[in-house]
Amino acid sequence: MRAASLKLVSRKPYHSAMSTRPTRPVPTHTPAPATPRATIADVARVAGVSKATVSRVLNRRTDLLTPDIAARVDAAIAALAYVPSPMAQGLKRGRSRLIGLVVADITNPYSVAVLRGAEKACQEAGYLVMLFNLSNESGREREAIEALSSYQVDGFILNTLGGEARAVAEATRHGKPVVLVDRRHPGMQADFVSLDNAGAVRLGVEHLVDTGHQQLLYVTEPVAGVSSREERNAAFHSCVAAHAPQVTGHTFESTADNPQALDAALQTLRAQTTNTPRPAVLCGNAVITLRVAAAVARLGWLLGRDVALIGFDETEWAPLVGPGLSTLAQPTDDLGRLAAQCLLERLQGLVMAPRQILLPAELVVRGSTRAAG
Amino acid sequence: MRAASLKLVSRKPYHSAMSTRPTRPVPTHTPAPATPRATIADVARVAGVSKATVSRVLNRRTDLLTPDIAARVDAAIAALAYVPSPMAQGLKRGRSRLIGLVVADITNPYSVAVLRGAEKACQEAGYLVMLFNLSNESGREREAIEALSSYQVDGFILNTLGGEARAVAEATRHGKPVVLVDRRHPGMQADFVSLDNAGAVRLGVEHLVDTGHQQLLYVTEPVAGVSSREERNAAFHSCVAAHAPQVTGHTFESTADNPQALDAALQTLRAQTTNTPRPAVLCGNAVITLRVAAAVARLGWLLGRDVALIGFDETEWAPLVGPGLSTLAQPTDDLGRLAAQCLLERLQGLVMAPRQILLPAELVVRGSTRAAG
DNA sequence: TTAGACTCTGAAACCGGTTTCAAGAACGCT
DNA sequence: AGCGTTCTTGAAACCGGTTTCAGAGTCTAA
Repeated sequence: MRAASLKLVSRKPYHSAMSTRPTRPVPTHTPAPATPRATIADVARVAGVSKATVSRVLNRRTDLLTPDIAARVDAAIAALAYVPSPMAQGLKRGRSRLIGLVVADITNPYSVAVLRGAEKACQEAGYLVMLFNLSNESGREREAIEALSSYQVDGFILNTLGGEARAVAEATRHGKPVVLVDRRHPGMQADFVSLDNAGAVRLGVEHLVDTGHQQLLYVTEPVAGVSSREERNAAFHSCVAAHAPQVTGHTFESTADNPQALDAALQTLRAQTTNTPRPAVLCGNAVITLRVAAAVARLGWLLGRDVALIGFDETEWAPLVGPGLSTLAQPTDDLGRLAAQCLLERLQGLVMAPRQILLPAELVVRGSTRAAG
Repeated sequence: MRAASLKLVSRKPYHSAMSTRPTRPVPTHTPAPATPRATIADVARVAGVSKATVSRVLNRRTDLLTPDIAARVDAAIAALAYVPSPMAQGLKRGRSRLIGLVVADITNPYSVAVLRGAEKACQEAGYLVMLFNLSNESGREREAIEALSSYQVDGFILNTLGGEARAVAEATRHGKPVVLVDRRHPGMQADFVSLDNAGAVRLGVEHLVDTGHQQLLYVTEPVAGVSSREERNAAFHSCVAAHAPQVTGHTFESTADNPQALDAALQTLRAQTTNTPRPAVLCGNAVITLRVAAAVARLGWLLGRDVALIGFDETEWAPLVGPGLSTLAQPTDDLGRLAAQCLLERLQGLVMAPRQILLPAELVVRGSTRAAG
């Protein structure tokens, strides 16, 4: 209460001796009053019963108990504001009511949306989420799974990079259920929840063709063995082939460190389409959508006039850029929720062969593809 | 030593009446091979030493140990791929190497950015993050803190709604350190990490005034006792007052369910500014930025021509909308990282009075405010 | 009245670690 | 050789719960 009045604004951008090196800071005498948490033994003592009895009350085995005793225990629990320790419970039971969630890149809105849906479903079922963000570093998959599994999480939801298959297989080794999101791992005994990539791409290509576009470019992050990227790319070419020879399509792999290459690819595309109505670009994911939109702005092009564009993933800003950006919307929230539900079902003891759940994308048409011709 | 040879895996998965609804799914025979995790006792047996010795090796007290024994234990650990259980460790030590992170709304990019920075710093220090998302339901603050604290988290990072102060005070009751992010709680003994709200708003207002704008509108979510909103709103009016009477400013509170009111407010603003160069709008946060940008699009206005606009929070799409959107960029990543570092310092035993760390915003000038006149 | 069945409760073992404490070995010293 | 130190190690208690198992009561039937 007292200290609240002093207001110090650290001008120095905060010097920390924190990380890695254990620089022993002055361990002053701790001033905290620190009420320690009540334990089951405290409750037992206050209620005048044994720990076993308290445990039975906690676990709703009241059918075995005298109402009088149960009431006394309940009163003691309330009086002490006792909450059982899930760690201690987990130690004996082998279950922790914890779910490990590995996310490829928390910067990616897709990952966040999945996270959101999954966290919500877990919370509703009384599970808490332990989060591990890979920051796109595929080498850390094993590390993530080991860290999580050391905490005895009851199950995993993995939105991994797909780099190291064995690291992921590790997760199942102790018999913990696993749900894969977005990225497939061939030999894995695990449920799989994802967008129907082929269907989504088909939706986009058909829309472009229907609106009169014939020169298509598919821009993607390096396909490099990532299952979802492979599926989308393959679907693109198979759809284009279905409309050959009028319609042609190419793939361009874009990397973050070389935006000029993307500009050049777009200019080449446009140069080749003197006779046909207009070039069209389909993006492979949200990151690419942003990158292409930026490139279009750099080139001074107008969406829908100089180039048609379909973005992957519906973003809040899609309606705001130029005449509006057409998108293939993923039901991200549902994906996360379903992933969690799959896992929770298995945690309840349900046993069945690994499932695949594919959700459809929805095409949201806006100005960037509307005015064909 | 004798009993160690028989290895019994409990087939029956222990029926608990635990979870809300006991939907008894068919508990088919589990097909998983399920290698149980090695325990410290296993390591001890393989190495031919006692549990205590293994524990000493784990805790790097090798100075107390014969090199020969230490080597044997290390070999056993490697052979069994043994990883100690933090739950069991936490039970005895009272520390869990877990950090509880409460986030007001994971849909909000600000929350996510903080989450990202904090998660990274925690990970680097060997802590794992337990996440609780409030989904903007302020009633759940207490629930969140209780759930997290029952898992014996070592500390809290709270980006709460600020609704129920007592619920937050609960977090400190057991002597666990707490860091508040973005939302202040008056009487709390806790570190506080936030944007320098007053400085940020001043930066925005001065820029608008410098570029010749005199009729200013500040759009915010309902201020309603939320500390950061109050600070920003107060700073707005105090900055405007410093330029009175040439410059005038009003506040408009926008709610999600009534976008028409925002449209009307903008039109009123513009109607009042026949004589002055151009009306200008300053947004109170990222959600508002989006809402105002959408309203401007609905009205058919062009940013920078019909209205000047400064968004709060730098977003990836700010350069793409119209002539580019000027923004007040928060160092969100740093905020999360600093919050985690504050906490980690205290976890190392450092004791000091609660700090306030305020980080400056950066003004990013783009087309929406550039062409004054 | 007593045997048997059934109900309710508590003592103690257990989960997987850490930590205390004491025993035993090795060593130095007179 | 005898004694006191120091060093290394293991047995056992402990953390906070759950679960087994056995014992104490109660009730019914012979």
